[in-house]
Amino acid sequence: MNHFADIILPLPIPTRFTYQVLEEDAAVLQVGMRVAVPFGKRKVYTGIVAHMHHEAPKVYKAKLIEQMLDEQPIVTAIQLKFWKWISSYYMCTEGDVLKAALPSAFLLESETVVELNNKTSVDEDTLTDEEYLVYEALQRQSVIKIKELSQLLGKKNVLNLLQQLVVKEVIIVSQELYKQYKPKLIRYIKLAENYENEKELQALLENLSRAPKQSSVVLMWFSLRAKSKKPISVKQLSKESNASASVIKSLVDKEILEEYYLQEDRTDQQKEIEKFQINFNAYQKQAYAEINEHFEENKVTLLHGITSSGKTEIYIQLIKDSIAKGKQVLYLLPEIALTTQLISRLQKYFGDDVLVFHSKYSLNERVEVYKHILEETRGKIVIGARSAIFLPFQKLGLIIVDESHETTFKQYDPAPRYQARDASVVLANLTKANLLLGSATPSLESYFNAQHHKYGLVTLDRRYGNVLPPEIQLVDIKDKYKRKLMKGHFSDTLLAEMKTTLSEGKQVILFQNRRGFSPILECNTCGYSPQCPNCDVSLTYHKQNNTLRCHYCGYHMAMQLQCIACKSTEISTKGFGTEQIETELKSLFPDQKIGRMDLDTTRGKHGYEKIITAFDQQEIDVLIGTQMLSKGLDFRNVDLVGIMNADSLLNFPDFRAHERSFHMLVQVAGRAGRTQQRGKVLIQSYNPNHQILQQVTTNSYEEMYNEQLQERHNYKYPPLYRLIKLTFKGKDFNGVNEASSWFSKGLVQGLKENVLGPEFPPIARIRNEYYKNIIIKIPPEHSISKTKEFIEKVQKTYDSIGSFKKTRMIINVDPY
DNA sequence: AGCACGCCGACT
DNA sequence: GTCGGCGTGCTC
Repeated sequence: MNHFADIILPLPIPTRFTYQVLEEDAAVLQVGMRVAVPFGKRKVYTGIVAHMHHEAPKVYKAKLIEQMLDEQPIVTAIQLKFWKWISSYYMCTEGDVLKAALPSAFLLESETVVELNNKTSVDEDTLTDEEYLVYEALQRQSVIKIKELSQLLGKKNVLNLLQQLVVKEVIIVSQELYKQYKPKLIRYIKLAENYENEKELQALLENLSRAPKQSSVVLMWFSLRAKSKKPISVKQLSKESNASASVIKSLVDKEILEEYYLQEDRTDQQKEIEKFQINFNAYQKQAYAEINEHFEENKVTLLHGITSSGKTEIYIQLIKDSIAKGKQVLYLLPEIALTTQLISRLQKYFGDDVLVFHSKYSLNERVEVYKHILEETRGKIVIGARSAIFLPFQKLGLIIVDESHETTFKQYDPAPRYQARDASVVLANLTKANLLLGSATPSLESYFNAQHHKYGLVTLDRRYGNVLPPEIQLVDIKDKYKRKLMKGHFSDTLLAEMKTTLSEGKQVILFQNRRGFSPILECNTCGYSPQCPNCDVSLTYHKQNNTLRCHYCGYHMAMQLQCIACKSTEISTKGFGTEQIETELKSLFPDQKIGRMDLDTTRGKHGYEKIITAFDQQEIDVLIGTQMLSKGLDFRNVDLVGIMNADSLLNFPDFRAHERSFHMLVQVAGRAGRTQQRGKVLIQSYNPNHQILQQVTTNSYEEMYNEQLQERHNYKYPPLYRLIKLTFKGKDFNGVNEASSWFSKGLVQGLKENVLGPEFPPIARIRNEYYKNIIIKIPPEHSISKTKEFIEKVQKTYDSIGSFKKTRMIINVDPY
């Protein structure tokens, strides 16, 4: 009987591909395994077996699977179902999901490599200059990749040249599958076997008496050996004996010492576990019981608990319960919050059962985490960012989505543009796990679902240990400017509070939602401000390296001393960012240590941690930061939080701007006074009467919710209406216009007034590409899947029109 | 997404 | 006349 397998390939092509399976392979091959398959004329891709059957394809001859790459499936049946759901809900291909779901080290890809054809001798005179270059390079290096060759020759198209060389029988071209995952090997040292007996050893030490360095290394090896039975690594030996690598090397060369390698698990932490007992207060006890009631009914539950109300203790208890039942736990957090205290706290309780998974981990680390979960060797608890929902859980019992209002749970680019919080609901369904969404300020969507009894709702509105919520005060800076009470961007009120707080030895956090020094440089004579040549934005001034930078494409130029347009030297700055606050602060408080936390200061794997630790240990008195500060950080000694300017948040051109401002302000305010003393929050604004600011001061989530929901209702926005955004993008301005207009006309035929645009976004050009958006609003009574089907129908016609090829269309379901 | 095939301008 | 530019279409 003939066997066939439908394969998902990591490509943005909407179909699966059918390959033939050899009779002898059919018994071993299973759904969920990786296979290497030939694709097109020369490529080989890694794909996943999604389905096996006996129906030969009718219109083409299926190719054979080249190689099976696994002995056991690495993708579970549940994952395949989940991928299918993601691809259909978020309107992308299964290949897109595959790429996001598997650590890229799992996906070997073929690469064309060039080797010398050793069978024939080469007459160098028959070669052109470029051909000779390739030939010469191959003398030095036995295999060369195509990419390296095009770099070497400094041109794009090297295939023709290689073709010539193949004809001349100088080289052979082949496909190399390269394996990306490498286990981490540690080099260890042991004494060569023949020195094990006493006599030989004596002779050896005498022998080495004229090489004191070497003999001390050997002695050190013995003393380390005596201390513990653990293998001794080269690194350790070199450090302890203070000997260089060359000393050890010469001992190895003399065959006195032997090297050997052991594989190390990158996920090892080796932390001590603490015995713990959770002591709930009455409110937590109540909330815990309510959550379990909802879980009994298999309901998704929203935990609305204000900052410092002790949500984490409840999570920990639920995790403990779940593990006791032999289940796995997934704890999702926004990316930013991941490097913080929470992980070490959980590790303290659960030790090696905790695995961490997020994008700053290396490819190899991610493979190891994936395998641990698949094989259930480790990782009963996984803490991860949104992509952790793709891990191969076999028996998931509980998913916690912490800070669930965070918009970073939505992937923006590339596809799949999924919302991890929403996808979790489906994942929980597929795995029969319970799902808890936690937040101090739930998103309107989640709260809406809770109000309509789709989700269970549990509220915690008391701070743990009865700490009072911080006192929030609004400062009218319009009035302060009028009365000349401002020093730079600081009002007298804020300065006075800062002085008091600092004199008490407490710390201060200042929040400014904009990095850089001051966004815009403007000429006082002609009004010109320098623009990015690739994007439709003004350049931002960064004082640190005295440059003007574009935050969209990374373009930068030296700071100009005179106006580029009129040569005037009268240049002033408009607006302000974290850097400028830092500068002002340094002159206002010369004796205090000031730290800054934004994208520019937190680059690298340990960027955040360094600053957070420094602040935690009170090496920094005043910390200035962007929105990063609002993410689940817990500082004990902060008494004052200052928001430099709330207006820039509120005036953002987006229907969620008000909701988002509320989240952010409440979250930032929550950083103040987390211990006994009551904290204080000062919000500077030109418009202190704004309803959102009033609601923040009085902590009126309900009021905010009702008011915002009314607005969403009036203007037809989520959670009542659903949105799908189509983005058209291309280098040709007219092409983008024509393509988007055509598409919009096509949509209007079926969706009528629910199609908006096409319209240019606020920044219509980025990296020399033009953008135009169409928004589709889906009324509550309409079917979402029917609407998507219709969009796909229009898209099919669109794709068949050649002149639209140069414009790319991106679909974003539930955009943020 | 790649990559090959195919059609037009700037060079020997 | 060829080389190499990129527009078009296919990949099991």
